[in-house]
Amino acid sequence: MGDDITEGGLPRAVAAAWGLLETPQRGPARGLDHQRIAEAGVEIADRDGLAAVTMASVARELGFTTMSLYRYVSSKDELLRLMQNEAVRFPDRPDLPATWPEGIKAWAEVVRRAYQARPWLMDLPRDQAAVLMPNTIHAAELGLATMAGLDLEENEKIGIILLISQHAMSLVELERSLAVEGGLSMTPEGLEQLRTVITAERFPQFAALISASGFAEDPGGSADPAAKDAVDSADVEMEYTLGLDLITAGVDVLVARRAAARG
Amino acid sequence: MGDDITEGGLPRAVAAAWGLLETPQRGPARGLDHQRIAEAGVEIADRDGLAAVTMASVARELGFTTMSLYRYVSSKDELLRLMQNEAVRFPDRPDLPATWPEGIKAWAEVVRRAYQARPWLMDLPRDQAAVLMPNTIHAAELGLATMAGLDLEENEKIGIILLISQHAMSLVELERSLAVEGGLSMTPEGLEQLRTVITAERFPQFAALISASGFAEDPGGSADPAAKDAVDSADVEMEYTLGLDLITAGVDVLVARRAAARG
DNA sequence: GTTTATCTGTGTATGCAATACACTGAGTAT
DNA sequence: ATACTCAGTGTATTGCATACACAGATAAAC
Repeated sequence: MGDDITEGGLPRAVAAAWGLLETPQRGPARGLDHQRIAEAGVEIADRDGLAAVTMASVARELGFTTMSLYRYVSSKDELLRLMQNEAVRFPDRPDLPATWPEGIKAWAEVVRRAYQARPWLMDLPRDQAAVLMPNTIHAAELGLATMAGLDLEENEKIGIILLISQHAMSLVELERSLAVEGGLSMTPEGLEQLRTVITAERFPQFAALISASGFAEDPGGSADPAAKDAVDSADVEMEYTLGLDLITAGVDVLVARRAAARG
Repeated sequence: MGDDITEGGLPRAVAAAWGLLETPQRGPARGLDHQRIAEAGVEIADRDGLAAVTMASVARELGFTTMSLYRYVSSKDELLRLMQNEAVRFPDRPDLPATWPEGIKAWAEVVRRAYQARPWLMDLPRDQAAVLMPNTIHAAELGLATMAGLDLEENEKIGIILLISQHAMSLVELERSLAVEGGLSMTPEGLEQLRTVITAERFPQFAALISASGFAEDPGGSADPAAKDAVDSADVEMEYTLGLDLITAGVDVLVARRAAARG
């Protein structure tokens, strides 16, 4: 029936995205294709959020009935996978610096912007097939290209790509938490309540953090909410840059160690 | 009504987990509490998977009716948040080495094992409130403690914690992809199909990877499936260690640079 | 001690979303 | 021509979250 895996062993969404699914020959011409369906889904998610993406809404967007979509995708899950691939499309030739580490940092920035532009990407079910999708491969390819000059194993480079993209995503996630009301940016009362339970005795390390940052500044203090938000935002930026710097510095150390070992 | 946010401005799950929700005084005694509900949910997720966690199944597990849960949690989402907190419980005193970088690596290992033990944690909706939950704070506290000797800003340490835990999670995720049929471990036919589209011309960097690793070794080659799986597994282990090493090396560089600057 | 407001647990009902199934008519291969 | 097959549709089912209103219990107010 609506099996999720091709006879070839590939997840259906992967095969579809690569154009590996043979199209039927006998019947009437098809009115849709995977591409248009994925685009419609992305459009709805961009406009109204991921929750608004239903089989019915996507079909309506395309002027077809709900069930017609099942001629193309075997489940909503497959639709979401196709949307993911569609949504992470990189510029074909993004003009990244060819030098290390500028190249990889620029690459990271593109990844980061992709998540910023479509936060719903982070709400998609974690997909074991995502790494095989065309645009994921393409993005990785571009990242690898910025490391062409580095004397590392290929799978080490892959590891670095993975680490960096993961980092970019998690910082966008954090950024978003700060922006949402009820997330980390809460009312003074909320902070006050937390301070009663996150005490210096129970969390000694955190005590330092609390006094160092504006995490729970004196209640009724002089800082207005706008200023607090600005601080938070700068913090995220700092964390992002820090992580990137740590990773690239680590890579430099690794490369140098290898070179020294080789003599 | 079923608002997700307390009057105090805290997400309800956060307030509940910290015991900040005042319990009603008037009526009959309550038969349940947040703790037991969260535990029941975790038990079901462990046993039958996250999809099996429904308001009905959790209630049944506790011997109550579905609707009774709504006296304690305002939505399923809140239940999931409580489950997350319950599931990431660290040992109270995990006996981590007090030295750098052994301490943080041991900490990372604990985080990693937590995800390995409960893969469904990675399928939970990304939660902006997770960072405020008691057990998250506790885990971070322990991580920070391993860095007590490092001369870094507190929020820099937080950034490192974030980076490392994220890394651990993503590698468990990758590990899981390899294990699942239809994920990355596919049939020879699947690999063969992919090789027809991931060509050296379109993806020059990947070409090197393909020849270097067993990603798409000669079809009908000598390697049996078991051997291939072993390679994949070792690869993940390598990626995990690599990422950790990169980060710690980067931190060392940062610390050294600071020390030098201070003279 | 009675009264009253409040709270618990429950049963019922609603609405939404995914999706199985069977049908109609269109088009292609033989 | 004819038979096979496939596209798009309508209908029906199912699972699940959750709104709502009720009955009995209980602590606070008088």
